[in-house]
Amino acid sequence: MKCEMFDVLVELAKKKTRVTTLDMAKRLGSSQQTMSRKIRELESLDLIERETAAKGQFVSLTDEGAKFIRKKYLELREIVERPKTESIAFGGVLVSGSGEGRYYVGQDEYFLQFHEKLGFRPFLGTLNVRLKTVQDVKAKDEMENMRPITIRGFKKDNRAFGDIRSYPCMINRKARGAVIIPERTHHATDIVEIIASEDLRKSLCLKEDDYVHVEIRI
Amino acid sequence: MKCEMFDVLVELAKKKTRVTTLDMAKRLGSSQQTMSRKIRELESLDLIERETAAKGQFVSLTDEGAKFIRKKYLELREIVERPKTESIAFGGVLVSGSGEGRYYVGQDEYFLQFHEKLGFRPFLGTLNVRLKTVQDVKAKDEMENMRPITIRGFKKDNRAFGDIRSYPCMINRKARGAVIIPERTHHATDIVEIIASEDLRKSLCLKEDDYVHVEIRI
DNA sequence: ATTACTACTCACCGAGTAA
DNA sequence: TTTACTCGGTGAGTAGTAA
Repeated sequence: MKCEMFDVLVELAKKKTRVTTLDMAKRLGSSQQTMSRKIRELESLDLIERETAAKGQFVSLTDEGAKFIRKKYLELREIVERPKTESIAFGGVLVSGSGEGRYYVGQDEYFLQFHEKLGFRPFLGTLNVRLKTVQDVKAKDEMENMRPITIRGFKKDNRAFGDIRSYPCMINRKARGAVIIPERTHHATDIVEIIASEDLRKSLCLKEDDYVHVEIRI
Repeated sequence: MKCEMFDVLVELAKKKTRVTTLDMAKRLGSSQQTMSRKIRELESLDLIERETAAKGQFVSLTDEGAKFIRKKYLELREIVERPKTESIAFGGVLVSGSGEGRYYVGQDEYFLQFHEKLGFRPFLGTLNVRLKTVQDVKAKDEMENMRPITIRGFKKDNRAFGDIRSYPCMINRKARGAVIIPERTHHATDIVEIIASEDLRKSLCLKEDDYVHVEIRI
């Protein structure tokens, strides 16, 4: 990445005050002329104050310049010192699907990818969970901002099957499975579809309207 | 300052993973096309990994990208959390000057500026101190990296008098004065010249070869 | 809706050089 | 030495548009 304005500001802030354009150019891999211009630009932006002398120039940050650097620093701190492990969880009630899920999961092209990429052969049927609260929907949206395991779409019989995004998860803290979200979803945004290697209705003794808890594994 | 490459990387790092080029463009005040190109550039620099989907793209930092941000963060921390007050001090022995100092300080144009900018009317004579150790010379060089109070040069009688840099200081922890360094210095780099409102030789009872301590007020 | 290609303009870079 | 000007070549930004 080439020498950017901000790099120049930072380099000036590092050095106490006295700099030469040539020295700055060498440090930042640029030319003396460009440094001269960039330093003058920073001055016209009121980020630095300067006084040219016979041997170089005296540069100091203005309050605004210091504030600017501090702002960037806090921004980076936010990123670097961000807690690594957060867990995303939401829940809702079991609703009956249209049988569509079973149809899609049953497509060989999808099925094989589920096995390869998720590590299990899905049961031919999906669990449809309707989210009830805004917190739950928010958590689901946050999940969607994460990088999914993408199941590739395909064409067959003159029909297009789109990509499916999948997110490995725990259901009711007991069973492993995955939330799946078709790229061109037919569902309203408050319903999520879940697959697993087993028939979750049976193995977790779930029936219509029962509460289902979903936790995304990060 | 316009949108730079690093800003794009930081913005991508802030967002967890899912972004669109248009959204990024709005955030950073740029165009969708430029964002598209910049994100692809970051990918080709191996700073991010990405996967484009129908609705936007999933972007995540590579190890190298995270390392890059961390490096910048540490750089800024160094600046922002740098201790504010350091003191610069050095010392040497009193040597006799050539009377040159008296001549220069006596020039009205300089004299008036000393009074205005340093706050005292200098005694017509300078104290010449020869630095003995490399530490002392280093401390003096550090002083020269600070922003001086600049006494402007002038032309008179067909002669050019150059700028003089001055640094307010304490002499022997007792008297206030200033180190002065002519822009075109005649001295070797191990000699500093000091002025004060009084005759320091008298008021501090100094004689040839006596040790003189100089502390710069920051 | 999205990404990203092409074409075009404009601004930036830096060699040469003045002060 | 140093800063900073001019100016020609080039790289960056973006409108239009395809996919």
